[in-house]
Amino acid sequence: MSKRKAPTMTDVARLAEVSPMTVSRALRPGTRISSETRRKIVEAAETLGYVIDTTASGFASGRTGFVAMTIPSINNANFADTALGVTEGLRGSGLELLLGYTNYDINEEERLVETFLRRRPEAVVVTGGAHTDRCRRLLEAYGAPIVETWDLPTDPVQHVVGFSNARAGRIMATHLHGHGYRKIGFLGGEAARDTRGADRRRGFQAALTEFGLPADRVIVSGQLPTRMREASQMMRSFLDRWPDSDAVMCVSDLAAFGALSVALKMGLKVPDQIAIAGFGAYDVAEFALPQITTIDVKAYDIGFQAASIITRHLNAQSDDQPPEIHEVSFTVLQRASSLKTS
Amino acid sequence: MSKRKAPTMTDVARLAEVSPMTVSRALRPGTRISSETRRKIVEAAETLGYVIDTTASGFASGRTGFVAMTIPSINNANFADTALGVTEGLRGSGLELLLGYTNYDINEEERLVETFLRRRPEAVVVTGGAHTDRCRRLLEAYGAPIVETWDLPTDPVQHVVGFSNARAGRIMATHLHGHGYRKIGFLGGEAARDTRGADRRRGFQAALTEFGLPADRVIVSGQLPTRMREASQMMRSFLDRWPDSDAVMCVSDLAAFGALSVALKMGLKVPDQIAIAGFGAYDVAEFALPQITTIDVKAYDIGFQAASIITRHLNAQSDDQPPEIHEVSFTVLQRASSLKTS
DNA sequence: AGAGGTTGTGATATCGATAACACACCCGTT
DNA sequence: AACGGGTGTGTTATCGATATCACAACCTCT
Repeated sequence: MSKRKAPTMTDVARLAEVSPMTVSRALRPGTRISSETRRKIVEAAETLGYVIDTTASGFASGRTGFVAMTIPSINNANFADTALGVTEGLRGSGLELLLGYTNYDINEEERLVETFLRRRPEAVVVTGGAHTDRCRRLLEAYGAPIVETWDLPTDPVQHVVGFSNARAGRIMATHLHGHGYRKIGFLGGEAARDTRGADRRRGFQAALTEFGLPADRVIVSGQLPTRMREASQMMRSFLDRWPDSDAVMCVSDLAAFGALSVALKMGLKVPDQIAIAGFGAYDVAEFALPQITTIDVKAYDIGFQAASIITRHLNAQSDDQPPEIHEVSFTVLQRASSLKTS
Repeated sequence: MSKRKAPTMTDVARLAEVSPMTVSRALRPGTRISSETRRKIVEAAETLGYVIDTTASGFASGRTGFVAMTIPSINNANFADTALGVTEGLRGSGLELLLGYTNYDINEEERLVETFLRRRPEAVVVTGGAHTDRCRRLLEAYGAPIVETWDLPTDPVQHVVGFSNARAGRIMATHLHGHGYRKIGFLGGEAARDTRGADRRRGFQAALTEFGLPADRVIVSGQLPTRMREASQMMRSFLDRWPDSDAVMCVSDLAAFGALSVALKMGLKVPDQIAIAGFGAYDVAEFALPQITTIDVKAYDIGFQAASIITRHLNAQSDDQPPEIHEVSFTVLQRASSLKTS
C-alpha cells in the first residue's frame, strides 16, 4: 500500500551484474542467452519482485499485445460466444482480448472505439456494420486490422465475418408461412440502434409481402435491448391490436420468451392458436415449454474466424492484403412453438 | 493497408504548424493554450484521425488511467450489473474500466490478474474472496487499491463490498421451512470453483439442520457454470434419487429455470408438489410460469460502491487509509414457485 | 593457419508523450 | 520608463524497455 516505486529492469540488471539489455533478453523467449546468465537474472528478478512493465515494453517494441472488441451488451449469450471464439482463436498468438460494450448505441461505440484506440490495440473487432461517421474515420485511419462481425455491411471498413440478418428474417417468414400461418407479426427490430434486428425485421416483412401476406403487424419498442420485460409489454400491445394473429417472430429468444409468457398467461394455446419464434438459440428457448423455434447462428465461429483473419494479417509480410469477407451459416431450429399439432 | 502506422502527435503538430508540446497541451484539459491554437490543432487531429496514445502518455506521466476488474463469466446478468455500477461510479474520475473473465477458475484468475498488473492499473476489483496464494501475494504487493466483491472474506486483501452468501442460503431455507416444506434439497454449489455458490449451499444446509431436517439432498455438478442445461440434468438425478422431495433451492435462477422445466415436463405441480427457488433475480425467474422465488442482490450497488472506494482512496492525501468493508443488502422475492396454493 | 560462421553480451538510439524549465510578449501599475 | 505578473509557446530531458548494430570469443572446416 505504500507508494514505494516498483523495481525496474535496471535494478535487476544491477543486482545480476549484467546490462539491462541482457535482462530484457533473459525474460523473453526466443532470445540468445546463456542458461547460466538467465538463471542469475531470473533469480535477481524474483528477489526484487520484479514484474515486467508492458507499458514500457509495448512502447519500445511497438507491440501492445492485445486485440480490442466491442459488443453491444456484456450480458448476451451470443456475443459472449463470439468473444470466446476470438479468445480461443487468438490463443498462442501472444495476443489477448479486451472487451468493451456499447449498449446498442453507436455514439457509445464511437466513444469506446476511441478509448480503445488510445491504447493502440493490434487489431479491432466491432459488432455490426453501422457506425458514426467519426467512428468509421477513426477505424479507417488506424493502421491495424479491423473486423466487422454479425453483419454483412454493403460498404465494409475492412474485413467482415457475418451473415445476412435480412436473410435470417426471410427464412423464418418462410418457415412460418410453410407451416400454415397467415396472420403473422414481428416484435422488435428498432431501426436506429438495433440495426441487425431491424434488418431481420425488414427481411421478414419483405418475405411476407412476397407471399401476398400483409406485413404491417409490427411492434417496435424504443426501449433497448428488447428483452423479456420489454417484449412482454410489446406482446400485450400486439395481441390487443391484432387479436386474430396466428404467429409472431421476435427479434431474439429472450423477447420470444417474454412473448410466450404473456401468451400463456392469457390462456392462448401455443402453437395451435399462436406460433412464436425467436432468434439466437439461447438456452431459454430450449428449456421453455413449449420449446421455442429459433435460428442458430454460429456465434463462436464468427469470433474464431475473426481471430484467424487477425493473426494471418498481422503475420503477413506484405502490406497490401485485400480485405476478407466471410459469410457464416445459420440454421433454423424448428421446435414445438411453431409446429401445429393438428 | 494494415501495416500503415497510426498518426502520432508529431504528425498533428506538423499539420497544425506548432510544436508537439503544444499539441499535447491542446488535447488535455487544464492547460494553458489559446483557443485559436487549440481549434487549429483539434481540427488537424480530426483530419488525421489522431487519437492520443495512452501507452506513451501514461509512460511519461506515470498514470495509466484504468481500473482492472475480473468477473467469473461474461454472460451473467448479475456481474454485468456490477460492472455497470463500477463504470458509472468511475464516471468523471478520468478512470475507465477494463474487464477480464476467469471462467470461475482461480488459476485463470491468477493469470488474468498478473496480465492486468503488467499494465499497471490504478486499482483492481476482483470477484470473490478466494484466490491462489500467488494471486493474493501479487495483489497485496501491488501498491494500489484492491476491492473484493460479492463476498465477505474472513481475511480480506484490502477493501470489500459484498454480502454473506451463507446468510442468503440460510434465509432461503428459512423461507421454505416457514411455508411448510420439509423434504428440501439443493442443486449446485460446487466447492472448488464456485465458492460463493458453495457458501450459499452450506448456509442453506446449516439452516436445515437447525430446523431438525435432513440436509443431505444435494446434487453438485462438476460442470460449471451451473446453468439451465446442467441444472436440468441435475434435477433429473435429484428427482430420481429422492422422488418424495417437496422443495429445492438452486444455486442460481438459470439453474432454477432448468429445474422447473424438468419438473413440469415430468408432470409435477409447482409449487404444490414441489417448490423451486433460485438466486439472483434474473429476468427469467420473473417471466417463468410459475414465477420463481429468488433473492435479489443489489449487484449494481456493489459495483458503484467499489468505484467510490477506489476514487476516494486514489484522491486521499494520506498514504495510510484503513481498508473499508461494506456489506450490501439483499431481499427475498417470494413468488409462486414456493407458495403453496392449498 | 586463416576464412567464415555462431554465440553471448554490451552500447546506443529510439519509441510517443509529458514535466520542467525557459522565454518572449502583453498588460496594468507605480 | 521600469517593473511585476500572467499568458502562450518552444526546448530539452526523461519515463522503461527493446531494436539494431557492434564486437569479442569461440567453433568448424578446408
